[in-house]
Amino acid sequence: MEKVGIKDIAARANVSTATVSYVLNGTRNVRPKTKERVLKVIEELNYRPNDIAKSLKSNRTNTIGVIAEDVTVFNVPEIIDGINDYADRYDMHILLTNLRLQKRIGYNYSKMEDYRKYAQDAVSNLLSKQVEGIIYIGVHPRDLTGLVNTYNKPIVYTYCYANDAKSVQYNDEQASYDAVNYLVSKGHSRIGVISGLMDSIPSRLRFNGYYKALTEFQLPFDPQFIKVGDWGLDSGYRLAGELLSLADPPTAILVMNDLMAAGALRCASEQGVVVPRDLSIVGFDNREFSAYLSPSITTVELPLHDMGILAMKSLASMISGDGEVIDETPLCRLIERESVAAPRTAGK
Amino acid sequence: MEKVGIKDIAARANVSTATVSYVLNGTRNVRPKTKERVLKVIEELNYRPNDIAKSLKSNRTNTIGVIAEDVTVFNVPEIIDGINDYADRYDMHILLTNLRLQKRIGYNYSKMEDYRKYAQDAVSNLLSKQVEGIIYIGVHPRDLTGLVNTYNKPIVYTYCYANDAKSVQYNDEQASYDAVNYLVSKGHSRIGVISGLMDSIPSRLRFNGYYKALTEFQLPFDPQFIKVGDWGLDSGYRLAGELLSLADPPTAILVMNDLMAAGALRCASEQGVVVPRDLSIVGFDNREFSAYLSPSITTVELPLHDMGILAMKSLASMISGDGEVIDETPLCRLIERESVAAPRTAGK
DNA sequence: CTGTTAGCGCTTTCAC
DNA sequence: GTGAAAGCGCTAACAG
Repeated sequence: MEKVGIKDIAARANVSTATVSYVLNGTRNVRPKTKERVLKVIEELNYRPNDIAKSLKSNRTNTIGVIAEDVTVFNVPEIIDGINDYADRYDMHILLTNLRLQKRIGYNYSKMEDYRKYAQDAVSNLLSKQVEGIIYIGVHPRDLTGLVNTYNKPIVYTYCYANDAKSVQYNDEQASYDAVNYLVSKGHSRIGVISGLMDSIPSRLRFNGYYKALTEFQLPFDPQFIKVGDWGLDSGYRLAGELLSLADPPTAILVMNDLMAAGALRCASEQGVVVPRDLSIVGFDNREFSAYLSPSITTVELPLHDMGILAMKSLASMISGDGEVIDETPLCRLIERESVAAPRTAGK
Repeated sequence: MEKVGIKDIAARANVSTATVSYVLNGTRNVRPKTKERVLKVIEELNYRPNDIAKSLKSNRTNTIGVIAEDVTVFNVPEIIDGINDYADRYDMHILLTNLRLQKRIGYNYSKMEDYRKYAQDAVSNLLSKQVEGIIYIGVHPRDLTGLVNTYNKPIVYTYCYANDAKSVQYNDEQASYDAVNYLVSKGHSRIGVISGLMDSIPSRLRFNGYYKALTEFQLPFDPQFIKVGDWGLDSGYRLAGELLSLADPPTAILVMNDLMAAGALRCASEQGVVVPRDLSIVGFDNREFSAYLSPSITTVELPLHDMGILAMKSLASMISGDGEVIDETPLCRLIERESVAAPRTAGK
């Protein structure tokens, strides 16, 4: 009873293997009577097609490779979920490679050459497995041009990019602009910013959005209001302290991630500055904890699920060669929670 | 230059395809000179082996299927990471199926029949793809006996189980016992518990551990100290309130997840009960936010990575048929943070 | 409407 | 040390 193949079905049903194949795939009309007989035997013998053989012949695997730099990094699972969301609808399968970047080399960029090797190996393995395309999910937005060679197989990057390939990003500048806009709508005009490291693309983009909004709403631009953190909670704590100790401190702070926002919150709390009454705070990322702090943090949620969907959609169209170009840049969404209110001394 | 195969290499190097195969796999000795020539041509033509063809012939895919009920559920990515950790070392590849349970049917158990269909389809697809085994990752520990039929392919369950198959679990009872032990070592004797829903296996196991520790240390067992929550933050808040309003309230509470612990924390804070001075709290899960609350929560971390490793290890040994039986039940680890201290009125 | 058959790209036995 | 050739389980001409 082991390993029943199309041939066994054919023999038992007194038809040719071709006919079995036809009823299996509906590739051609088969007399109902014959079809029924074949189906019955398939049932009896509990036959399951062998996709490997099928793939060898048809040159299609319906499988794509997904390379995740690190599946345990907070934003990554939701992107994968988006990829699945789209892939499921088209019966595409996913061969997952987890580079385990964080655990293998941490943030030690001197090991970057090792890393390139891992990445290229992953691509090569996937290619050997005949994937029809690859999606590469980074751990944060940065330029990965030249990291790997896919030998003309389509690849799309997301949550990172490469200049010589398709990538799916989200609109960071707009998100920041919208956040400031929201603060302005609440009556704020003295708006500080705690940025992430300045060599980071999101930091730059978010700063652009902040600056653009300031300009557009004709708000005062005070260099003292601009603080550069390192994404860590402690830096948010420290920089919020600096902001608060200004002679004329901001009434609101745009903080470029929830971790630093949590630090800012803690600092405010310790200084007796009550959020949001005395100070409004907006974070970024919608990290899980941002909903559980007191006050909960109003924050910008990244469109991760959509990025996954779009990455898969782009890849699918590249694979099918239908020429359709997916060119959306999904928007972030502001999650209103408790850390923002009108400034105490409203108006300007 | 497209699609170079073993045949092209053979022709260009003036050898047979067999020889090419031999140098590729080191299956047989080849004269160094010949070998070198073949290797050179492989390089020149930039040949990449086709694993599909290889698999068809060899009947091995080096691929296992991983079915995750939901990759976005907080504990799941780390389990996957563990699977990768082990799989990488043995050059095993992973075909990932994400059932998207949460998003598809939520907690609507009336749709359970639909769910079984999804699960069985996932298994069938994976089987067609000729995976050598399957790892099934649940979203929480529960009995899944009879959910799917793998037609004798090995399957191992983790973060859930089935009575008729191998599963990798962690030691919940011990974790709870250890947590109480820890509280006792700090001087507590009046220890309350806020449990999760009582139809949940972890709730039962953790309660067992709690009860066992109480018994063993001859601590008072007061039914009033036992509260049953629903895993949500609000229930933790409410039940901590009930505990605190007792005539003689506990000095420490074992809370069966971090979410309810966060609720308990909030309740204490609002009542002016300062944690950990007036009340110690231990949570479960080591959720991300538990480190960022003030005070941060001392909590029990689940050995998710190990579970992934062990699941993969078990599956690998089932596949190889080496008869080795992996029978470890990894332990949880208590993460000491700020929410526990000696009781104010130390001693008994 | 159905059957025969030539491969898909590789591994491996058997022969030299 | 090397080559010829038989398949692995399927699909899709091509021929009836």
